[in-house]
Amino acid sequence: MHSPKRMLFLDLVLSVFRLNGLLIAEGDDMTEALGLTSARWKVIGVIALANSGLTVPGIARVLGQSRQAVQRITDVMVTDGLLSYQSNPKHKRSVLVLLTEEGRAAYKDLRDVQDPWAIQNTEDIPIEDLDAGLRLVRRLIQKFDK
Amino acid sequence: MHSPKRMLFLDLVLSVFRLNGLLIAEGDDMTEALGLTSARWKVIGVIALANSGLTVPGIARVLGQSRQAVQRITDVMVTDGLLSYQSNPKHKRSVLVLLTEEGRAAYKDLRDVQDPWAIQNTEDIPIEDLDAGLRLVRRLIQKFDK
DNA sequence: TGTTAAATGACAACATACTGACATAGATCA
DNA sequence: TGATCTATGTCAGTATGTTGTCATTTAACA
Repeated sequence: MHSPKRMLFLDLVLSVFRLNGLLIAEGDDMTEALGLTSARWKVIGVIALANSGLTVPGIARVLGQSRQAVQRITDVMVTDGLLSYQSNPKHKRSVLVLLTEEGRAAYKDLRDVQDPWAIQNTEDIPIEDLDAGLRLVRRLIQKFDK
Repeated sequence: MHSPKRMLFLDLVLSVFRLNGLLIAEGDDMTEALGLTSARWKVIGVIALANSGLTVPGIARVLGQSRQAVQRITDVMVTDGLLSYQSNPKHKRSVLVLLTEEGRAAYKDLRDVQDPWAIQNTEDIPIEDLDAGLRLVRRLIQKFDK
C-alpha cells in the first residue's frame, strides 16, 4: 500500500534531487565571476574544510562521487595552479591533494560570496530546523554509504 | 565570522551533494536488473506521479534540470518504447509525454523494488522527522527556484 | 490588433560523472 | 611469511547534464 511514510520518503528523495540541481546552479552563478565551476568549488571546499591531507579517493568519498571523476578535476586544477600533489608518507602511490597559494586565494574569494549567500538564505530559518535537517540527511547518508 | 548557523548551512549543502550521489547510486543498483538508469527512472517516476499530461519542459521543471537534458532522454525512451509523444491540444509544437504499456510495466517493476527499499530505509526514522526534513528541503527549493 | 517577450524544439559544443578494465600498492589473515 | 583481498592510479568508453544559438510558437500587453 501507499503508506504515508513511504510516500513521504519518495517525495523527499525526489526533492533532494531537485535541491541538488538548484544548489549547483546557485553555486555556478555565484562563482561565475571567480572563474570557478561547481566541480571545482566542491573540491576546493572539501579540501579547505579538511583538517588533515586528503587523497583523491578521500575527496571522492566525501562528495559521494567516483574517484575517477575527482581525479580528472584535480588533475586539471593542478595544471591550472589551484592544487598541488604532495607525496604521501602513508602511501607510495596515492598522493595528498593540497591547496596552492592560488588555491587558498580562490577559497577566500569563494567564501566572500558564499558567506553572505548562506546568511541570506538562512535568516528566516530557525537553527533548530537546520540542525534537525542536517541530522536527517546524515542519517540517510550513513544508511547508503556502504 | 563562522557563525554556527552558516557552518550548519554549508555542511547541509555538502551533505545534500553527497546524499544525492548516494541516492543515484542506490537507484542504479536497484534498477539495474530492470534495464533502467537513474535518468530513466527519474523521468518515469515524474510522469507516473503526475495526474495530467506533462510536456518535456514540464518534466524538466519538476526535476530541476534543463529541458534539453530531459528531451534527449525522452527521445531515446520513445525509441525504446517506454514513452510515447501525444499531440497537445494546448500547444502545436510542445507534445505531451506519456507512458506506453511497456513504460507502465517498467513503472510497476520499479515500484516493486522501490517500495521495499523505501520501507526498509525508513523503519527506524520517525515520520515526524521525515516530514520536517521534507519541509525544510522544500523551503530551500522555493528559495532557489527562480 | 499589433508588438514584444517568453516558451519550445532542435542542434551543437562542452563539462561532469559513471562504469569497466588492468596493473600496482597496501592491508588482512591464515 | 605468503596468499588473498582491497585500494589506488590510469585509460577508455559511455551516460548525463549544461550552456549557447536559432527558428518558431505561444503568451502578454500596450
